[in-house]
Amino acid sequence: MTEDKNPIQVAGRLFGALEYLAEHGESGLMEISEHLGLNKSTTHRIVSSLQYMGYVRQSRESGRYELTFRIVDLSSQVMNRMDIIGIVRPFLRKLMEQTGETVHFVKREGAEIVYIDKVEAYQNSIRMVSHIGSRMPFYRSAVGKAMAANMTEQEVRDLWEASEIIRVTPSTIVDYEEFCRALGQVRANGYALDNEENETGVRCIGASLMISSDASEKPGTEYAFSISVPISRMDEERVRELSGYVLATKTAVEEAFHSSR
Amino acid sequence: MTEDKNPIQVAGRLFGALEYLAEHGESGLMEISEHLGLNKSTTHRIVSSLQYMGYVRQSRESGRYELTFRIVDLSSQVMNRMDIIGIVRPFLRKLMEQTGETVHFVKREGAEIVYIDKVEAYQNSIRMVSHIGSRMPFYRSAVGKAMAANMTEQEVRDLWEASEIIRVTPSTIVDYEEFCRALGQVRANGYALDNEENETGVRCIGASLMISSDASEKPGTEYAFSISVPISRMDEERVRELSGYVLATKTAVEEAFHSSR
DNA sequence: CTTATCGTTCCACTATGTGGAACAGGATAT
DNA sequence: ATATCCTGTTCCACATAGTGGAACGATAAG
Repeated sequence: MTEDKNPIQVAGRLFGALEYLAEHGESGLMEISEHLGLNKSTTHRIVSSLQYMGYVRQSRESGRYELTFRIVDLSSQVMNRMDIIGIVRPFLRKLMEQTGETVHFVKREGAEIVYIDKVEAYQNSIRMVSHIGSRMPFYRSAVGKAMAANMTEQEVRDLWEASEIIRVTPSTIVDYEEFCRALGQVRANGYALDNEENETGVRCIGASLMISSDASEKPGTEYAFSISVPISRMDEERVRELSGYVLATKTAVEEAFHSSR
Repeated sequence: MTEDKNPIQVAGRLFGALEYLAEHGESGLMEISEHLGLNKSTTHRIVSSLQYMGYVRQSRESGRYELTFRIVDLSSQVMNRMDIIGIVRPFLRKLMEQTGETVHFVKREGAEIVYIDKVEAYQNSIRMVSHIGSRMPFYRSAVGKAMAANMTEQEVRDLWEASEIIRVTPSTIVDYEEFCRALGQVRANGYALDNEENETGVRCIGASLMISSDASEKPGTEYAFSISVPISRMDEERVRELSGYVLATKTAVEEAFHSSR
């Protein structure tokens, strides 16, 4: 683990400011300056540069800075390139309608998974774009386990070691042996479970998708989906009922995908 | 119009590479290098820096570069901060259900408008995030005219002069006098029309929203919404019918917003 | 009125980014 | 199999481009 440096110093500072503004919203110069550990003057130049390029704007009277929608535009371009979302979405929507629960669609990115789509259950009025783009480790999500179950022992080991294992709930799996045993269960069932391992009060059922957009990735380790259900609505019997829908969705998507190639 | 320079040279290059990758997807180093007009070596350092920060990843075998979802994550954070979307969404959804047509929600940003939300008509299976974040000039959109109608003559003039007026369809308004006359119509009707002025075959009905999240902005010039309808489904009679729903939505949103403050 | 705080500008210094050149690995052509 | 062309990658001397201290102006707070 050699601690490489950023090949361009200012780059780290520019994106540091960008990320700070994304997280905290409208902010003062000193606030950003302090957070980056930089001189007021240096920070000002950095923010001015972002403003010059149209990523940041300054409130006329308060003098505070905030992000424009330029970054949202870039994000949209990236999302529009993901044709797979449009293909899979109708199936996920159907799953949501069958179960009445929220459905997530994720993609592997290194040792993490990224939410790339979401079909919200009707009763919740949260908007769809909410979590999209956010990341999560493999080891404590149903989708992660579903994908890991298709990997070789070596690949699983690498993944485990690349992750920072943190116990975020009492049920989080923090032992490698136990994780491997859980993967065995996944292989036997065809679907993966997350029993409040990531968030207390939420159980998930996930399945991998044997599809690949890129020949370099091994099928079954690139995309996965899951339904998230509050514990109150998810006893053992409902797990059995819902897992049926999940497995049906898995095969439907895989068939549709392969016939369209 | 003084041609200022970017206070940080590399910043322009970093974001130039980022934008290129967003637009073109997976690209080779030489391709980016040529587009930026930079030395191979310089480009390599720039892309490596983006990779170091997690915004870019390199395909293991092809050696080509592409964006990660990091940028989508930032975008999500920005969108989640826009509480207004969650407040307005239910009304726009209702409007879509009443009319069966696609509804857009936009925000002013300088001399342009930005799409910040969209409720797609059921028959279309395009996904929601599609255009979000993309920009459009004021002068040739229903939403832009709806907002401009609430501005002073001076403000309208400034807006017109800040825009690059381009005739994109035979109906595009490219004359300032004519634009002002159109605004008069908007004030009389309470809603704005776009008769294929931006895209041939598409008519829009838009209305401004007298709400403001920021005291610095004048109400009625910050947010607006519209419905977009193919010309085949939009004769004069249907305009009258749909404009009723649009106006009803406008007042409903404004009431809900003011009572929630 | 005084004091504190924030955003902005200036400028001398040198750390930092630059790009030519040389290298390494594949793919394609000969 | 060998040569020729592409890639992407590393190295390094040079000077350009970014740095941050200090001083300024404007606004808000005491």
